[in-house]
Amino acid sequence: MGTKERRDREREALRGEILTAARELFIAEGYERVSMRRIAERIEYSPTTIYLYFRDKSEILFEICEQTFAKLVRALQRIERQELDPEESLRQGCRAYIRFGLRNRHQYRLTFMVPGEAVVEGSALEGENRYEGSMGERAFGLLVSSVERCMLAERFRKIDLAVASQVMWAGIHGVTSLLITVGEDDFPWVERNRLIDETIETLVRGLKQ
Amino acid sequence: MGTKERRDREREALRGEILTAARELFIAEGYERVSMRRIAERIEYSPTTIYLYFRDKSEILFEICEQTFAKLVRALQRIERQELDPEESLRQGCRAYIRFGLRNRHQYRLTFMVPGEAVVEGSALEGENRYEGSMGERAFGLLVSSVERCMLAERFRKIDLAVASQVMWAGIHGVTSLLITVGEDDFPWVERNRLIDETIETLVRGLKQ
DNA sequence: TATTACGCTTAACACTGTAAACTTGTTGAA
DNA sequence: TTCAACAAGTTTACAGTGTTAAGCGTAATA
Repeated sequence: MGTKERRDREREALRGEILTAARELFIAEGYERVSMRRIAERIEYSPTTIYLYFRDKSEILFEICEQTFAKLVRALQRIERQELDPEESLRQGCRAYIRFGLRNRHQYRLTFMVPGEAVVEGSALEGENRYEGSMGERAFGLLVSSVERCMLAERFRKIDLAVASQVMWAGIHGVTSLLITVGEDDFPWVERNRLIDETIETLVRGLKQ
Repeated sequence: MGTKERRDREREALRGEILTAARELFIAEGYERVSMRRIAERIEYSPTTIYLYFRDKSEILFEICEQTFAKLVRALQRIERQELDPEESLRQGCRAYIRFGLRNRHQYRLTFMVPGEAVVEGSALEGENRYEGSMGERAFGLLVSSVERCMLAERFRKIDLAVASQVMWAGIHGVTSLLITVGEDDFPWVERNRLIDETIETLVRGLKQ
């Protein structure tokens, strides 16, 4: 009979439409400034229809961020597969991470620059450990193994793997988030790529010897 | 006659009350979650009274942040006055900065982790370059001169002063902001002080040679 | 004492996210 | 063919937001 199948497809289709509409709006104007009513208007449904597909606003956001971070994971995996010199591989991974953050500033901001409670507060995702099993976790996992390869090749000084990875993350997150937050008009930045390269260079050198 | 003087004093007093009430609430619950009505309730005035003293909500925030960052500036000046070894002085300044950010997480977040437009959007401060002449600028200035002293003492490799300072800032901002955003429940952090020290160490080493 | 100015409040506007109740259309069984 | 069940979507409503405009009472001035 297949009527159930057709209905499921239709359901999935509308769900997808909501996600696309929301993503476009979020990217253009940022999560906080986009209302459920605006999303609904764009897909030509009533606002409450969205609640038949998502528990609340933050669930839409979460799903969009997961989709986006899946792209970062793929980019990092591509670099891993090239089997470059471990140090060079780490550098390239870092560059990819930063580039990713700057290209997807809204998603990056909402995943790593807003305290969990602030987005999720009172929402259905509350207390739900948004990290475990997420694309963010997988991306960090790839960073860890890249650092590990540097350590196995004896390129880095004797330092705990977890510590080194977290230092590395802090560093690249630092440039990324600062460049997202503080505009060129507000601060006399040096040339962007120079800052990025020199940050990566400093971090790698700092772990060396 | 002095009635004008008395009235000015009273005005200043109420303005101060608003600031204190707002600060306490912001620190306890975060800017976005505190409403003008709640601030008003606390000082036992009607919500609209606040608008006779501040242009809008974001102006209250701005003033509180300035007051807070003034404390950071003082802390950094205290370190500068100790005339330690330049490298050690830089390390201590970084530690002070990170500690400050973690102690004043809300103010730190709103100054450096939220894109200008997001807080200021449509507000009176729009397009008003919140950085120039701010306490944030002065704090960064102190970081620059600390890095400069390291370079004059020939401790650092040949690198542009602005670049080195911005790399340094990115690094310490990275730990600070990550620790603010990503809670211990969401991510398997290593021991906090170890991460902080090792980040500073890595950055300083990375600029050396 | 009459008038002006100040300080504050009330009422209202245009929004927000979301829950409950209701309508409509479709499906499968009696 | 009739009827009940179910699904999908809409209407209405609630409790809240930042902010503006108009009004009111009191205190200072002429």
